[in-house]
Amino acid sequence: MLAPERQKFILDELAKEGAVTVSRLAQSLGVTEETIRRDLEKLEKAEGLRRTHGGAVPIEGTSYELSLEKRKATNVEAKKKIAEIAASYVFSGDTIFLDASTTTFFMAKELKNLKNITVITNSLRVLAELSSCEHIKLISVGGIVSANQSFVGSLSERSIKESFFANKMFFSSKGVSKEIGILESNEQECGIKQNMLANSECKFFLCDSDKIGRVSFAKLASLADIDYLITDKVPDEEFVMALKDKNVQLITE
Amino acid sequence: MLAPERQKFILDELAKEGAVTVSRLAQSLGVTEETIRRDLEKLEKAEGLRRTHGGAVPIEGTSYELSLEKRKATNVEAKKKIAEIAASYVFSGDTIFLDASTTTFFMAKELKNLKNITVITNSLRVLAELSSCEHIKLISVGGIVSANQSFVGSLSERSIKESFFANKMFFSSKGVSKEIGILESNEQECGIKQNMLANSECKFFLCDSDKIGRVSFAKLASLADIDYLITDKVPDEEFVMALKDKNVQLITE
DNA sequence: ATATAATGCTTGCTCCTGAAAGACAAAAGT
DNA sequence: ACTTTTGTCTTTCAGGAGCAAGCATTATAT
Repeated sequence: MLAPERQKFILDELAKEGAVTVSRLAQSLGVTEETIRRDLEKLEKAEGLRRTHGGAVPIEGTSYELSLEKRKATNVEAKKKIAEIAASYVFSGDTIFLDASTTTFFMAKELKNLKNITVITNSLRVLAELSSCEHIKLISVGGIVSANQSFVGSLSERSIKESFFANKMFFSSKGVSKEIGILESNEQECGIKQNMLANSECKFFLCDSDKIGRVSFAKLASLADIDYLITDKVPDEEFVMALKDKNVQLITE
Repeated sequence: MLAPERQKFILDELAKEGAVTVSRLAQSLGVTEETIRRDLEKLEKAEGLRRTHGGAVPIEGTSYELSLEKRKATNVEAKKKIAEIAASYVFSGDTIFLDASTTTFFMAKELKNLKNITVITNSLRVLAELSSCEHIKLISVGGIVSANQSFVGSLSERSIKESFFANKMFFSSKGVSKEIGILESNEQECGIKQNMLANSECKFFLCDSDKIGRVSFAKLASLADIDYLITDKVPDEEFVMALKDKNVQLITE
């Protein structure tokens, strides 16, 4: 592999992941860490990135793609952790819904090595992530592509309602409160998720701790509608009680 | 093999793979590395590529996306030219179908700067390419994701048939013959394209010269069904006559 | 047949990569 | 707060792969 190829790969990885480590790059590219460091050195000089201990991060304020990612990328570590936990609840033979959220995108990465599963999604990013996996049956709802990189609109909703059923659903939202339930700020996404909920047996709500207690304007579902809530740390006691009361199982590990 | 042939091969390979090495080229072309280096030198002067140690990579800004997924595309230069011509037939206000082919993917890149157009496609790669364009209304058919990075299956066909209509359609196929018409090797893609054809007013068939005379097993449409055939160079006279006979307008520039 | 261009070959040189050793920084234990 | 430990970084060097240049050879054209 040629040096510029490698460097391009590094920039790609950086844009995709938000950060890269020397050791991981060395492993994925099959060269020594010294070579990676030299590449990073060059790229830093060319203003392509900023080096850090152990790896590199993007230059501040670069590609809009990144800023878009970054905007959504609050609480990334928590989301990755939740995604990992959620993925461990997917087994061979499952048919699952994934909505269009950052957390389910991370989850898709974790699912890549599973075999004999069917994934139905309205997320362009999940599709792109899983489309190369031969052993995963991947189904997309159609519809209008939103700014959110997802398919929305009446066609999407209708196709879910009429054509797709899953035994598990994994989704996220803007917020959740113990009084109101699960809240969303985007009506279109809300419609999609409601249709998915209606057609799935077992519902997993992926909710990083920042979102607990946060209220948004549209109600997506009530707590009683879901079966599991996966989050990154144990919420306050009142919230835990509310979950127990609504028969929602809390998963934090 | 003549020098210009070799150089065309090199550019093709470059576009296909994202990078080329001197040693591999020398082997595939059956010449020494010196000859390859001289070719690369010329091509670099002509701004066709950038040389590096051990090989060459594309000029910055071109086909960056290709390095991500290796494709088996052939005749890349011709396809890009055809894509460019095709894009010049799209105007503000149009609603167009794009199928899932390499040529329409290149075409999508050319469409990025247009405003007020609606694109309906079953190609994941076209979607990914255009999803960041705020000023393009982008619609996806749903369905099963095929190995071809496209949506296929009955759901796709039904959603096209029932929900989508366009004033122009741009598509490609595996081959075309003056006796039989337009041929496809993939039944699923074939079904999608036929449904798109049925729901569009003006049909543009994008056909690089390699495909003329090539026969495949499934008939997609007859020549009389299309309105325009866009290709990279004027075909042989018999084929041109056949087009004229079927009232198909030939576009080569 | 001769001139011109293209290709192949050889030589010395350059650049890239990987390995090793020491410097440095961050994290953890005392 | 200090030291230890661990991991990362820089520097240096050597081997090897790739390269430019000049010349010999072959192909092509006039």
